[in-house]
Amino acid sequence: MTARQEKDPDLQRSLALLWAGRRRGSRGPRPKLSVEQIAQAAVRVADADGLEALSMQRVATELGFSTMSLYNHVPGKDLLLEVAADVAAGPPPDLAGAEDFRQAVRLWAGALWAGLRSRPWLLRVPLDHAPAGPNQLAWLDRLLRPLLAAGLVGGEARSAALHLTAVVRGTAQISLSTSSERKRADGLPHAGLTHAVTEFLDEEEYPALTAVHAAETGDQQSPDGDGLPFELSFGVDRFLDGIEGWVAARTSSG
Amino acid sequence: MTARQEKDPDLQRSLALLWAGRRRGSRGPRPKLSVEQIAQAAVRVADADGLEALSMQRVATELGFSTMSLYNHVPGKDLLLEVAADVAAGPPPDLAGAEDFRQAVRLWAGALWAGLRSRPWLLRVPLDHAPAGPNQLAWLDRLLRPLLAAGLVGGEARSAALHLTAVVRGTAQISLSTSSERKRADGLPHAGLTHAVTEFLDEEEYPALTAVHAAETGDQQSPDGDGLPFELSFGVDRFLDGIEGWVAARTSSG
DNA sequence: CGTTTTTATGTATGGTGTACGTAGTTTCTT
DNA sequence: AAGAAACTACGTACACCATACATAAAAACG
Repeated sequence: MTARQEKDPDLQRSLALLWAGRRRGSRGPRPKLSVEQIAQAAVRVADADGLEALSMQRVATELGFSTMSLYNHVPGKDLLLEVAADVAAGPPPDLAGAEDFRQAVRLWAGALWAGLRSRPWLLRVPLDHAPAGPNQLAWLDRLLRPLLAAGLVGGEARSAALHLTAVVRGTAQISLSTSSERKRADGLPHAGLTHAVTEFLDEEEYPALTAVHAAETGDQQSPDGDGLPFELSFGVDRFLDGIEGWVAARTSSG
Repeated sequence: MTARQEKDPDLQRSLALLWAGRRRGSRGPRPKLSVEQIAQAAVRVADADGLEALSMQRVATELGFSTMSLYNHVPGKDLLLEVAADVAAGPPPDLAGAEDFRQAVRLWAGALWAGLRSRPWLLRVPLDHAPAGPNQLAWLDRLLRPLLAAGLVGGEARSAALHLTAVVRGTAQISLSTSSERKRADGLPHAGLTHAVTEFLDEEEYPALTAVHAAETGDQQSPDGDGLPFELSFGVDRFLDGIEGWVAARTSSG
């Protein structure tokens, strides 16, 4: 991975090509590979052996082609990763059946959580700009709908959506471990914070930490059946409380 | 970077060594290198040229030693990265002067935001377990204090701390771009969500997105002077609203 | 038909992390 | 004092990585 050139127009055009699907000039031989095939193969590799196993060579052999042929369809590994991540994200959940905006948001968060749980390598994909793929944007759109419906205005809804995305991803990032967890008993969510270094905890230097550590992780599931673990559910619920209060205050005062 | 061995006890012991500082058996020649020197050199490299420039060879030449000599003090690049990240995190801010828990949390978030802004490569360090370094734990401890003081119990405080950490990091991750931003005009916060692909936005498929996109990013700073940008400040404030309501409800009812 | 464009392949370059062997240095044991 | 043992730094070597570039074949156009 050499230094990225990636002036912004460059990347923009590349992404555009990957959206529209790169119309071909119909002169040369018919391509036997496509961006979609390559991206799907990349997803297969990452699903099977993790992000660190995802190399150009590996994807190429997965498809039975030479390594360099990939570069006829994809400008480089970085872009391939973005496309693969978007493909792996898949379509967002349908929240039309939700009763209120709270449940819609919770369902959305639960779906994202489940997705990240089943594909932890998505958390390792380095993201260096706002979501740009069709699926990522669809997820964002589905989240914005209930937020707008709840009464948030544009900037607030955008901020809230960013907030929620960050919370789910961040919580998943340290709750679901991606590399070592697979080797251990698999599944169980790794006790939130700080189990390994407990013995070093100097009570004088980390009083709050030691106090909190005493409280055992209850491993409670959320009361509603949307699959949110407690660590995530509590924060999301408090946040939604705050959103509700905010719009209530505005609608009552003016 | 080959596959990681890292059974959990392994990593635990490695981390332990790096905490305690690896007592030497006093048999061989006195070492001229130390973990601290190496970590600081790594931080220097990352500060200067970004995470992708941080290689063992680069760190070694930075120190005027051979590449392989590093491995006498550090078991591998992954651990070096963790140590470097902890060193780069530095000590947490002192929140003793804050008036209430809200201001304390805001100050904390602002300090973290500023730190990530000045060292964006920290956002690229792959984190695969809970914070474990002394500085990281200190940051966590400082955040837990006001949360506990506000009236949260152990599990809630832990969840809230995780929530806030995730929010700041996640928001920074897509607001501060790390690789391409340095080349562009530098500084200005990249318009939150989705500027590049606006032309592809099909109104039928992304109605909420297009609606939100119309609302221009006001680029407002937060009202309080703690350096939080609006996108982050709004969410944090709503979250704190929710926390306040939560403890208020508990103290009044039980 | 030849020209032109596009695809797939092969080769080559400069980078990566790190396993391993060697030499030299210091301290502990005898 | 002499030897053994432990430890550090170094050099070499290997496997792998992304990708620049040249080559050859294939399809469509003039």
